[in-house]
Amino acid sequence: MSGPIGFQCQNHSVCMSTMLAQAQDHCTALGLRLTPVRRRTLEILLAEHRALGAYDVLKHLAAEGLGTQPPVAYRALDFLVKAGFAHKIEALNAYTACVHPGQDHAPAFLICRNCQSVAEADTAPAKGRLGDAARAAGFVIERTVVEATGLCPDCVGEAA
Amino acid sequence: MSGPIGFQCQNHSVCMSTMLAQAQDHCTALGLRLTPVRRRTLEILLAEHRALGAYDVLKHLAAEGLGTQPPVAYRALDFLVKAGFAHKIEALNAYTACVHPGQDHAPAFLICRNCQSVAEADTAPAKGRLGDAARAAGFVIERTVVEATGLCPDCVGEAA
DNA sequence: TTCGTATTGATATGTTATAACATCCGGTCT
DNA sequence: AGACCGGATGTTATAACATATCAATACGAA
Repeated sequence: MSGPIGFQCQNHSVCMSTMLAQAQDHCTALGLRLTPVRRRTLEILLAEHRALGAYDVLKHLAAEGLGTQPPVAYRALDFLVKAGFAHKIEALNAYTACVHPGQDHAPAFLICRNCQSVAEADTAPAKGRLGDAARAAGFVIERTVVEATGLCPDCVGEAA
Repeated sequence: MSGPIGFQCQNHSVCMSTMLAQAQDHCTALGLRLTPVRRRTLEILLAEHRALGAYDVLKHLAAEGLGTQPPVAYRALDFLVKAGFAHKIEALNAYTACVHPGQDHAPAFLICRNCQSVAEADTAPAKGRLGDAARAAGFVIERTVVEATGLCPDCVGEAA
């Protein structure tokens, strides 16, 4: 669906339906329920290659009569994150669809500060020097957040 | 204030006064002003080896008559972050004193989910695989956030 | 002193996130 | 069918985090 690390995907509607199907299969396999709100929330995230705030998602949902109150969006987003279909971008307090759901992975993000696009790389930070430092200290890592902010290829070009 | 790697400092009052002196020198050298609110805010952060929310800081400041409104705390924290004396922990929406101010560095944090202590490591993530991936994609990294959540040595022990 | 800028004071508001509790819906056990 | 149970939703309220704006003041440079 995309280049080396996820900026640009050539065929977005294919990418979306593939992801949705994968999510559906995964839920079926694990006995999870991809309810209308959850499914639509995932579609909303997939429709953009960027991070959306919970209230942005809520606006979309509200426009379609799927719920008007914050918990609606947060519950759906929490479900998607727990199920591995989406990630929270801490630096933005926003959410983005996962580009390879199902797999247990430690994602790293490249976030464009100009166009808000988000690319998901898959480096394993806990394996590098940070992991060494943690082990040396006796610290047990459970979760890592790796987020790089900067300019994506398109926006670097524009700036020139 | 305990255990290895940046968790500990054996002598906290020395550590605090050292840091404060460094901050003062750095400000003097650069023509920045370490005003009472800013200085006190730094002291408050240094007094704990953990991250404090802006409103936690504000409570301390308010108790000492240094300001009661949110902007007071946010301005002081922004100043400290910009000057390199503190960092924002994105995963917690909270702030912590920098353990080696002045130096330009790309910090990485180990955050205990049990006791909220924070250790600052100094790995350079943009130099590793993430940096390679970014370069390959044409993405220009300007800032990185690396935060690992888990259990610190003390709390790993307690859990057992 | 005068000017310009950084800082502070103060009010209001915007944004993100969760607590708490009622209700509904789908499955299962008897 | 009826009783029950658990997950999902609906709804209200509020907690927690953050900034815009504008007036007043302090500070250093010219």
